[in-house]
Amino acid sequence: MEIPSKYSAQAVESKWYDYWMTHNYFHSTPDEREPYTIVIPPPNVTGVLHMGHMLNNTIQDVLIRRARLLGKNACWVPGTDHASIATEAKVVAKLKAQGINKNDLTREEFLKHAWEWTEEYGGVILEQLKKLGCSCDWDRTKFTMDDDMSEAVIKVFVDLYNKGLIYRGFRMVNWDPEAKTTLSDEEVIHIEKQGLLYYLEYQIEGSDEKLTIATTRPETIFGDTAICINPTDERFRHLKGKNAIVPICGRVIPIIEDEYVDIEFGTGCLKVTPAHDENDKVLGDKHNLEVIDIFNEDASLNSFGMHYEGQDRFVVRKAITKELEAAGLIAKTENYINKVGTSERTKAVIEPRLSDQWFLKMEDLAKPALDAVLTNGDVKLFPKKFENTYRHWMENIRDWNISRQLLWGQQIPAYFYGDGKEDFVVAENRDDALRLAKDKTGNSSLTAADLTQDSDALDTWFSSWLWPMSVFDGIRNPENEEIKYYYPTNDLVTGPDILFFWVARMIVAGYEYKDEKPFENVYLTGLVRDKQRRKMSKSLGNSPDALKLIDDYGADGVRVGLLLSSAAGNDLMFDEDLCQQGKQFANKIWNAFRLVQGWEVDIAINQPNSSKIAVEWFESKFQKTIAEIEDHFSKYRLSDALMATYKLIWDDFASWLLEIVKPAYQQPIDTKTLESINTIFEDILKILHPFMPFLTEEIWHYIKERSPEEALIISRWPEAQPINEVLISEFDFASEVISGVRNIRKQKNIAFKDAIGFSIVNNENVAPTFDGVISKLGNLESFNYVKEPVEGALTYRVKSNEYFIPMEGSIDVEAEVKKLTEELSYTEGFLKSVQKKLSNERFVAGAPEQVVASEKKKEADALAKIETLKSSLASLQ
RNA sequence: UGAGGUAUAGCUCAGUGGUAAGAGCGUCACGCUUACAUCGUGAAAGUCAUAGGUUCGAAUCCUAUUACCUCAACCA
Repeated sequence: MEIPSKYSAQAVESKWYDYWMTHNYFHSTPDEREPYTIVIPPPNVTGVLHMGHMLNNTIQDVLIRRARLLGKNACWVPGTDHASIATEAKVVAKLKAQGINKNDLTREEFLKHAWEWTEEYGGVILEQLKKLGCSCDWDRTKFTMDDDMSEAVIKVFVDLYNKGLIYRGFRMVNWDPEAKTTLSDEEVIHIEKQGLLYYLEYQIEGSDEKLTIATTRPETIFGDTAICINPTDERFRHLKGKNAIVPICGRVIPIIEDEYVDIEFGTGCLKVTPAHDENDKVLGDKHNLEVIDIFNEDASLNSFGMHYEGQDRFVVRKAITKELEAAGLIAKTENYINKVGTSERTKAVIEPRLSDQWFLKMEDLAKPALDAVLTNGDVKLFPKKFENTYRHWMENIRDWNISRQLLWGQQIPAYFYGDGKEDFVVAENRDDALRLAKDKTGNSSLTAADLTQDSDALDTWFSSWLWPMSVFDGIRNPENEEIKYYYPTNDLVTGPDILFFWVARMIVAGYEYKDEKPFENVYLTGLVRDKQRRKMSKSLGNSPDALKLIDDYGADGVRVGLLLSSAAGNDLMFDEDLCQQGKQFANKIWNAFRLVQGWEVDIAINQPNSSKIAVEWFESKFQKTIAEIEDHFSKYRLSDALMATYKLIWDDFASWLLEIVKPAYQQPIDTKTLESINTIFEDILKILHPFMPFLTEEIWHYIKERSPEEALIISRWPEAQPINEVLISEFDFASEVISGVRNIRKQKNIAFKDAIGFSIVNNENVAPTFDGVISKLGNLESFNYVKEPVEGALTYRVKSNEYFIPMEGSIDVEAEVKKLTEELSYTEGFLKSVQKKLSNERFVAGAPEQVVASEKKKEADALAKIETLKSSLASLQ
C-alpha cells in the first residue's frame, strides 16, 4: 500500500466526518447506559465562527468524544440563539440598505424579513462547527425561537407572573437610543471617555447671588427640577428654603438638602434631573420632585428642550454651551474623564430613561442558585476563582428587566383591554387572555379584538436561561423520558463573560423549574487574545479567519493549537505557531504509522530481548500516563491532558519505543513485536482521538479493515492495568546512560554508525534489564562489566555508576580532569547542604520520617558519587 | 474607589510547605543515521516581582509595597 509521506488533513477530514454522520454515531437516545450530556452554548443564529467558539466547542468535543469512548451515552445538543438585539440590528441594517425603514413595516412584515434572514444565514455557524469536527447530535438541533421553545418561554413567563415574581414597573432603565430599546445592566459597557466638566451658574430667586454647579451634561438643564446641597455644608446654609432659576428656560426650582451630596466634589452642589439619572431619580422620589423627561426615544430633545427640540443630545450639548457662554453663565470648564455607559451591541451612549418595563424579582429566585455553587457544591465552577465573582453578583442581584422594545423575540404575553396601567392580563394565548379579562373586568361582552398584546419582546436571555431544560422539552412536558434521562446535564463549557447573563440564570431556572441544578460542572474558558494580549475583535482585525486556519493546519492541528495554549480559566494568548505545532504533531504520528506499516514480518525471527522488555516498559509507561491524563481531565486541565498525551506519543512511543524495536534497514521484524506495536498504536489512537479525531480515525482504518461497528469513535478507552514502577525507573536510569553515550559521541564527533566499546563499573548494582536497549541505541560493540576504571577511555557517570568509552589515540587528560573536578565540587556542595540539614537536630526531630529518610538517601548517593569521582581523578593523575 | 486575581527561563505556563526549581515553544551548536528536516542529538537559559515575617525547612503560608489583569460602582 502506497502511503504519502506527508499527512494531508483536507481530504481526510471531510471523508471521516461524512462517515461518522452516515453511521449516526453522534446520535443519542435514552438507554440503560449512563448518560453524559452537554448542551452547547447556542451561538447567535446569524453569527460566524470566531476563535472563542473554536475554543469552547473544541473543548466540548473533547469531553464528549472521551465520554463516548468511556462507554457513556454521550449526547451533545447543538443549536442557535435568536439573539434578539444583534439579529434585529442586522435585519434593520439590511432593510435600510434596501431603502426600507423598519418603522414603515408592520410587525408581521418585519418578522417575515427577520425569518428570511435567519433562514438564509442561520446555521452557517453550525456548518462551520462540523468542519472543526464537533460531534453534536445534529438531529437535536434547536433554535431558541422554535415553536416549542417559544411555547416554553411563554409558559414560564405566565407562571412567574402568576407567582407574583414578574411585575410591571416604571423604572429607570438603560436606554439604547440607536436600537431604541432597553438593555440589561450586563449589556452596558462602561468606557472611559474624555469629557468636560461645565460650571454653570444658576440665579438664586429674589437675589443677585449666583450658584455655580458642575455638570458633565449641560443639555439636561431642561430636566432640572431641584438643586441639592448637603445640609452640613456651611457655605450654602443661607440658601435653605430658597429657589433657583434654571438658565435659559427660566424655570424656578427648589433648593433641597440631602446627605447624598458630596461636599468635596465639584462645587458641592448638584443639579437634580430625576428623569435622566439613576441617583437623581432616587433623590426625586425622596423629595417628591417633579420628573421632566426631555428626550425623545432617539435621544433627541423633545418640546421641553425649547428651541433645541428635535436636535440630538450631543449637538445640543455643544450648542447650549455656546449659548450659555454668550450669556456669561459658564464660570469655567475643566477636562474630566468619566466612564460612559455604552451599548454592547450598537456602541451608542446609553441614556438612563424612565419607562414602563417588565421585571423579574430575583432575590428569592437567586437563593437556591447561590447555595448550589457556594454552599452545597451541587454546581462546581472551574476554575474555582470565579466563585467569588459569582457570590458578589448573586448577593447583590437586582431585578431583571426582561422586556425589550424589539420585534424579534417572544412577544410578551400580556394583553391590554384598556388604557389604564393595570388594565391587562397575562396568559399563554389570546383565548385564555380573553377569559381572564372577562373575569377581571366583569365585562362579558369583551371580544378578542378588544385585546391588544404588549408590543415588547422578551430579552434573549429569558429564552436561553431555559436552554438545558427546553431542549429536552422539559418545560412543556416535565415528565417526559428525555428530560428525566438527560437532565441534569454534566458539563457546561462557556466563557466567563456570560457567567451572569446566562450561567447564573440557568442555575436559577433549573432550581425553579426542575428543583435541580442544570449541570454539574461549569468549565469557564479564558478569553482568546492575540499575542499582544489584546482581545480578539473585528474592529482590531486581529482575529484570524477560523476556516482559513482549518484549511492551513487541519482541524486536528487547530484543535491542538487551541488546547495547548489554554490552561483552564486563564485567558489564552492565541498564537498561530501553536497550530503549526499541532500540524507537525499530526505529521509525526502519520510518519510513525508509516514506519510501522512498512515493516515486513518474518515468522522465523525470535523476539529480541530488547524489544520484549521495551514493550513491557512502554505498557507500564502508558498506564502511568493515562492515569495522569485521567487526573488532568478530572480537574478540567485539558491542556495538561493533551501535553501528557503529546509527550507519551512523541517521546516515549516514537523516540524511544519505536527506535528500540526498529529492525535494521530493510530487515524484517518478528511477529510478536509487531503485534504488540500494533496493539499499542491502537491504544494510543484511542487516547488521542478526543483531541485529534480525524487523524486517529484515518490511521485506525489503515491499520486494518474495520466495519462501521468497529470505528474508532465508538471504540473503548483502554482499560487500566497494573503499573510496573520498577521497570519505569530502571528505564529512566537506562535513558540517562544512553544520553551519556550520545553526549560523548557528540563531543568527539563520533558518527552513530561507528560502533564503540563500552565498560561499566556498576557501583549502584543496577539490574541489567535494559542493557540490550542501551547497546542498541548507543550502537555499542561491547558491554563489559568491570571492577576498575578503564584507562585510555572517556568517562561519564550516572549516580555513582561509572561508564567508559575507550578511545583510539590520546585522551585529553586535562579536559577530563577539569570535567571531573567540576562535577566533584558540585556534588560536594550538594552534599554539604544535605548534611547541614541532617545535622540540624530540629530538622531531624521535626520533619516527617519520610523526608528525613530521603535526605539520608541523598547523602548516601552523594557520598558514593564523590567516591567514584575521586577514584577516577586519582587514576588520571 | 471597592472586590477578586496574577507576578516563576526569551514566550506561554506547571509547580499540592520537604530534589541545588520543571514542561512545551523559542534560541544556539551539530547532524539529511534508510518513518518523519513538519526530523534527530546535544546545549545554554531563573535573585521564583520587592521588602519583611512564620517555620527545622518557603516559589509555596502571612503582612506590606510595586506592577498588571478582570469584575463591579462610580459620584453631578
